[in-house]
Amino acid sequence: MPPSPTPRISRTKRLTRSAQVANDIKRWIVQSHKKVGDKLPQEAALIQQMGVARGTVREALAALQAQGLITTSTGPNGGATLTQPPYERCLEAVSNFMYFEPVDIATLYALRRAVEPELAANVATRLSDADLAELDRLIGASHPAHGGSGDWNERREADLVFHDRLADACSSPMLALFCRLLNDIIRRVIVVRNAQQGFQAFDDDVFHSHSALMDAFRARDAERARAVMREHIEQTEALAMEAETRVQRERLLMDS
Amino acid sequence: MPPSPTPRISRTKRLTRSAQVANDIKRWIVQSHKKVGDKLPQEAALIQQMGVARGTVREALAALQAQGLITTSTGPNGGATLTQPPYERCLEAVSNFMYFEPVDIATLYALRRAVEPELAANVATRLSDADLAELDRLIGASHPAHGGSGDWNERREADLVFHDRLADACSSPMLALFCRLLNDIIRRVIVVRNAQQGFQAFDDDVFHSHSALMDAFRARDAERARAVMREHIEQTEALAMEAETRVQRERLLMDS
DNA sequence: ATCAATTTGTTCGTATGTATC
DNA sequence: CGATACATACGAACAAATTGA
Repeated sequence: MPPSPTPRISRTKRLTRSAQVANDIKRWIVQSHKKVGDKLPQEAALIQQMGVARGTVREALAALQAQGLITTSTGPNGGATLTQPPYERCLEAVSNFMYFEPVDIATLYALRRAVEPELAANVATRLSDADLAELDRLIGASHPAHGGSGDWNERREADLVFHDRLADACSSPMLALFCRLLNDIIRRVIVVRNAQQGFQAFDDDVFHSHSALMDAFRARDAERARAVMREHIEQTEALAMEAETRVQRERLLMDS
Repeated sequence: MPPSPTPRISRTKRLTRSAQVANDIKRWIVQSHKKVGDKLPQEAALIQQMGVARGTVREALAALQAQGLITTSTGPNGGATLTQPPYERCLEAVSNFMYFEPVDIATLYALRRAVEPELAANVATRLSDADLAELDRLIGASHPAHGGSGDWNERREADLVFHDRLADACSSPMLALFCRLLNDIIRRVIVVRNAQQGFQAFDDDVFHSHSALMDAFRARDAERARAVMREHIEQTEALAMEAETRVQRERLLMDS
């Protein structure tokens, strides 16, 4: 019998007990100023403190785990530990959201054209020597004449990883998040046909643009990096629109 | 006894049984080309098909429900129904992701400066007369001399809702998603002090810029709308940086 | 390195509430 | 009203994983 300990009216929406427990735990996290790595009370303690059954507590913890806020471990001194929610949770949420929505290539690239120059300007003064070396390696891997794979899709992947690495170096988590989301949506959704025949223009453009970007990065010139990136995305956009592309929505829901 | 119907080795990463069931259901959704409104098999059928316990199936369905992919209803012919995942799931995921990350106002506005002009250009040729009327109403509500509230926070909210309405009219779900996410993060995170004293410059700027936007919208001039919006965000950004603002991260975790 | 204690993970059973037809 | 079928909550037992003596 759920005795409803707080006789709230709650005529609009009834919150389940596990959801209440989950919110209480969240509130406890905020008010206790808990940080990543701190441990939550164990199941037994939560059962006592909240006065609910074990299944209810576990359901609440499962909700927090599904949001990526905690991980749990077994054994003595085990239990739930606060963690930084992984990027994959955001990607999953956005992928689910977009699955039933129409996706078109033009606006995806329009968005890239808006945010990627900002990313280039952000990282221009922040890239370490190791970062620059890794980017150089990826540039090579994206062109067949400079050590890249013979498979067009693998070269395309190296191109996208180049942009992912820039996002990794970004000082703004939100800007990095948007750029990575765009990269992954493009990765999952866009399929380019006729990849083999006569598409070396794509390889050449990527190689040339990325190399120009590296020059701006090494000069620590944020504004030049921004301009080069804008031009790069515009060219890529034009080539993508010109090629026979199609949207493959199915992959959005998978790989969770 | 877990009979493990598919004797997969899975040495790399052990997935919980409920997660496997959730993925199997997702795969079934994709392969069956299910659309919003279609019904999933009932619990009893899933228990039989998957060969797992009731609790496991319920946990898997709870995961899909947490992702907003299904809603469940009771009664005869009840069960799980496919739904369009709500925007709130994306906001929740991004909010959780950002909670432990540093948030600064400058880069949030830099992002707005990148995407909002794109939004303005997108909707310029799409706004209906009803949309334009609603936007006019919100412009009035955002200025104390044109019917707006005396409370500074309420006027600020009208300003943000104006931008939300533009996102609602956007033809690109991804662009709309980014703009709404930015609006909500700004809504939750940024607190402006000294709101009462001498900040009519903010009201005036918003009123003037939004009005200029409406002119461009009525003229169906996408490029002018883009330019006006860019200038608007830049001015707002400058005013926000000038004011005594601070970041209140706590609200990111709450209101789930 | 083995073994025992601890803690979470999984499954089952049961009862009751609740919405739908 | 009443039958159906899901929703929620509790309790118990056992399995699995981890830690530490």
